[in-house]
Amino acid sequence: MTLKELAKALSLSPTTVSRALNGFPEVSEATRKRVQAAADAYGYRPNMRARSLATGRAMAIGHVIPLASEHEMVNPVFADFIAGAGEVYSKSGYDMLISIVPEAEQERAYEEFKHKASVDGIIVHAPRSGDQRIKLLKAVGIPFVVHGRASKSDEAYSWVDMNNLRAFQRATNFLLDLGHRRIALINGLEDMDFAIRRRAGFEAAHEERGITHDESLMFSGEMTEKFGHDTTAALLARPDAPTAIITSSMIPAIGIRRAIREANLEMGRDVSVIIHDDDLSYLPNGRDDPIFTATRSSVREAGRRAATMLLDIIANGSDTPRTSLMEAELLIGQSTGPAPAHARTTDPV
Amino acid sequence: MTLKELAKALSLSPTTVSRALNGFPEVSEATRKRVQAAADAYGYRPNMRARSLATGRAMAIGHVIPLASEHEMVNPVFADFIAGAGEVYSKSGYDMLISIVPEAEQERAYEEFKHKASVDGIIVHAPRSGDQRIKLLKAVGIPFVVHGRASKSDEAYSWVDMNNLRAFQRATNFLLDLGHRRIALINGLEDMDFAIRRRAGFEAAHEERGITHDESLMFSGEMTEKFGHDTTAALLARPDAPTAIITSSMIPAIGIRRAIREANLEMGRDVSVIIHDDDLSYLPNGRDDPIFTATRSSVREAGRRAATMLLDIIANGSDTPRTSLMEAELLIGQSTGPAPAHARTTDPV
DNA sequence: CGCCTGCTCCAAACCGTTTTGGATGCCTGA
DNA sequence: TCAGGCATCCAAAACGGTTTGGAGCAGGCG
Repeated sequence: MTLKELAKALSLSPTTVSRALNGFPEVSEATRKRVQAAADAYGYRPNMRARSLATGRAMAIGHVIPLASEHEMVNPVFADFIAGAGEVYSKSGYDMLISIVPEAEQERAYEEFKHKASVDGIIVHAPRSGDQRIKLLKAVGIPFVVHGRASKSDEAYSWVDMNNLRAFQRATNFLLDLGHRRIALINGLEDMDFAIRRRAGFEAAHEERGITHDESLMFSGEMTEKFGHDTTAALLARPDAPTAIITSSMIPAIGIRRAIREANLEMGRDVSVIIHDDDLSYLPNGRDDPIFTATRSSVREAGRRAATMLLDIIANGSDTPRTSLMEAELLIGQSTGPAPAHARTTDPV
Repeated sequence: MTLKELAKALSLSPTTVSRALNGFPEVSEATRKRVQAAADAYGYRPNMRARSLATGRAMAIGHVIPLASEHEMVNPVFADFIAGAGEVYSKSGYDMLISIVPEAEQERAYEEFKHKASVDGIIVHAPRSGDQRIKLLKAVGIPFVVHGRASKSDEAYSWVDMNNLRAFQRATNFLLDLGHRRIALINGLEDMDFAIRRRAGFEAAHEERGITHDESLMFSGEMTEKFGHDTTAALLARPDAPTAIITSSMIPAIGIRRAIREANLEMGRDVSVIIHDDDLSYLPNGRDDPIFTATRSSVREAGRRAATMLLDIIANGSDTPRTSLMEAELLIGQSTGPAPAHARTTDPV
């Protein structure tokens, strides 16, 4: 059933039917109702491609998610972020177009999106420190919102981000308050912007109190269970083992917990662990009593916000870049406790 | 730069330019080269919406992934499945359209896909036992491939699935061979087709040997870490605790491991654990020496196969439904071992 | 009465491609 | 010489909507 057929069935012109269905004022309320009723009866749905061609709006948002070519790793937070964004899109009648593109072909992907006119806007995932994509997208001239920030970029652009620095600063302070002095950081890959900021927060907390942080306690790698486990196992074998560990996500934390148990130590008593929890739906940290003490910020909520922001930019034009900084909450779980006495005494506070 | 402009710049008709670019024989090799060169120089890319409208093909595949409304759970395997499918699409110039739809609105989503003409085919995720979507999609008349199967459906349709029954049968047999007689099954939600088949495999292995399986050792729930942990903790507290556990995924297995440790038992010695491993990129079980003994089947590979199959159906018409059954490999890790002696002696073999 | 305004509606152009159905000119063979 | 065939190109009609620029008609006002 096309609009023309519907018009013929109603003995009306396509113009009138189109206006009636799209709520323009130039059509009487009586005929509008008649048209609407007929449309419902016939189950008429406008062909999006035709409409897009006529209006110039694609009614779709593109997500290009980078595939780190070496390890073929798909970032586990994408699923939840996209679920959040998807909620918003479907409420506004937008579609979500996803391309999974190897790091090297990203540029081409954005230009194709633009030229093929298949999307009205783009969400940029996983920005690196001096990400060149932002410059590219500005040049291409397509509305976009970045999930995260690109530290070294001097361009102005719209973003939604979690306050990574503040979260890790608070987490570190929490441990310092508990008397811990040797704290390890098991961070994500530090070419990612978020990892850089987290490290900065970790260092800032130390500096605030004039405590020098030990560079040999800071690690960066892909956030797998194995990375958490192996790093922790090595740490605990050292004579100067840390009494606390901060890590970037639930997944390495599981490995950390395993290594602690294997060393016959108890998490929360012998070694404190604090994580950042993206509140992933399939890896819950426990709502009521969290397993891990954690800084929590829902990545799904970030998806909602980024989508809302982008749709708003598309609708109202982007006079000036918008930004949204989400604060993480600190949840006290069972994985942290005061620094063991022996550690405190041997430490020159 | 539109095709018309390009044609004008070349002093050719749009027809000729279109034919030249699309490799039709009615254009001389000389002009074809000239057109191609100009297209490259101007960076011309055809507008997909216009092309779609003219050809009737959307060059896009729809994935509608159900959102279990109650818990807002996003199945963690989607990310990897979609990564696999995405690889195939981008090679063939297809886009991937994703809608995340609450269980209740699935029907509407499919019909919209069809009527809005925004996709050429659909991948159906997470089929339930008597899934009504298959009938619906056949009625709508849109090519589709199911990831998994719908057990009770008598319709014929195309699918890609892992041999869930066989995998769990083998896993169970492996444990039975090791002397285990009380084996627990910590399964996914048993309205999902895959969970039903896994249970069937578990039961079949027992029946083969005339061993009655204890219904009180079989559990079904959402596959979270907590579910694995709590179920195992309760099991191990029983006087007739099982000596082995089979579970559906890496995530509950992590909880199982935690509960075993908390009971001061050792995994692989006191309690054997065997999992199904979807080979998720962000939750690797270890390539060379797996942590868990596991039946492994890459869900990313399943994504590739489903996408390839669907594109083939779209291109060559679906005379008869295609199917592809993937066998899981059994990898021996550190989480299994012979049944403890005390268990073996008390058990009437 | 004539003119203007406002309310409804419509014919036709347009969006950027593909595709149909020729048109043109050249070459070949009878 | 002329019909027929072939190679090459093009004008115009799709595809299914939206949008522009009126047209027709009624009522209000001077």
